[in-house]
Amino acid sequence: MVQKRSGRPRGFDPEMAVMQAVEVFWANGYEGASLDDLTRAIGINRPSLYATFGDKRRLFLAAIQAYGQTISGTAVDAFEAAPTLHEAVQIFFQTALENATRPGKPQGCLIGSAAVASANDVEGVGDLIRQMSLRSRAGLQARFDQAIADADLPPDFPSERRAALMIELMQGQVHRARIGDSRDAIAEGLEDRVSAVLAVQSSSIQNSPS
Amino acid sequence: MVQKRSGRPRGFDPEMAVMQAVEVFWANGYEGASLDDLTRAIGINRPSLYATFGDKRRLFLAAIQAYGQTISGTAVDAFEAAPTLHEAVQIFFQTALENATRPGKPQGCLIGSAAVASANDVEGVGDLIRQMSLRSRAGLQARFDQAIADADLPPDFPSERRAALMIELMQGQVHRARIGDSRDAIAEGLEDRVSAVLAVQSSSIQNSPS
DNA sequence: TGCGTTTTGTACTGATTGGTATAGATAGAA
DNA sequence: TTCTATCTATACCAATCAGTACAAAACGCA
Repeated sequence: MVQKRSGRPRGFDPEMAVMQAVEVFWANGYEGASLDDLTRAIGINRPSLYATFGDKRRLFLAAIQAYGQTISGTAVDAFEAAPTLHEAVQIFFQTALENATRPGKPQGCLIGSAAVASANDVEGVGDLIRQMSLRSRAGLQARFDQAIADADLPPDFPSERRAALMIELMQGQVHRARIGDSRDAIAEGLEDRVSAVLAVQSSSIQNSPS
Repeated sequence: MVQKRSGRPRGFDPEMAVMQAVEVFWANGYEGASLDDLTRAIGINRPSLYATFGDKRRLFLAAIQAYGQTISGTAVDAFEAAPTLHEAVQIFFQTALENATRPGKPQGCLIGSAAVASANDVEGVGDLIRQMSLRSRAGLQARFDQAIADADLPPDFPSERRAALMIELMQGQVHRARIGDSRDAIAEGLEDRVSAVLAVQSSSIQNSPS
């Protein structure tokens, strides 16, 4: 039930405003995104932004959360929806790659570039992305653990390590996207990444000198 | 042969100055590092900085290069110096991890956070880190190719893909370091990373539903 | 000592930054 | 209509930003 308040109604949608802010922060980083950039992209003036979001810092935090739910979250969602574990890991990397290399959008990942760079400078950013990362990791690990219980993975499968590895590999992908590698070039490594996550035996080669 | 110029001698070492700048940019990013921060950390005044480095942007580019040579380059150096391929891959990840989690230093990687975030805003940064990344990749790949020639790796070993994967995994490590994961926690995944790089057979598990 | 040259320290510039005061505009409620 | 509450638009603020003018200082050289 939405309480209808009296007074002049807001002339914009706060959720859409945050998504516009996401793009600006994503492309330019926190300090690189000025309030002029933000208000111009959103299409509102400063007082509206301040009345709705508090200040630039809190808008940034809102943008990080919105990015996590609507963009980077799609990779985890696809992972959880996939029928088989192998497909799940595959679709996870594929979705993350598509998000990081979408034409017309900033390349890479808002969290992997902007948020991480300003984690020391902007209060709350470090805690927020730490918590988001842990939750993603836990989601991945849960399915691994379920697969172990279902005997789809061996009992000694290191689910926690592999969940962490999966996030690492995903961040490696988006790093390449950010520095300009093409979607196709990055996609060439997809099977290697999937194999790394699901490998069940130490398959490294002989330790002979090279 | 160093030409001894007349005039007042410079009161600081430009190389040490750049390394101080590295730490400031590393911790705070490009836009997050003000000239006051930089000159305070270096211990010089603005005109000295401008006379020596041109402007903030060129100091940043110099810092990125210095970081690549003196810090992130140590991982590639250790890789090339190791006696066996397996040890080489291992020491590469280990060195990169130590660099990214050194006590008293900024966590993570200057390139992985600061440079990547400002690649769109600061002219020359994108090109520079692209070129540095390609050179690192080529160095790794060269040893893989040599190992193939020496029959230490099978002839169909995908050296280019694995060199790229190695950089991705390294960036995944430093991402975790940046968001606060401890050195020990990240080190738990070391063998998984080494195995992923050197895996010679498709060792993914069965594609049964989970 | 005096001259030319280069660096250093102080103080400054115009521009831009994040943030706000204030007045007008637009809605529901009386 | 009138009152009150909320939002919007313009214009503004102090602070900070990157970059520089200028004079004093410290060298080599004569």
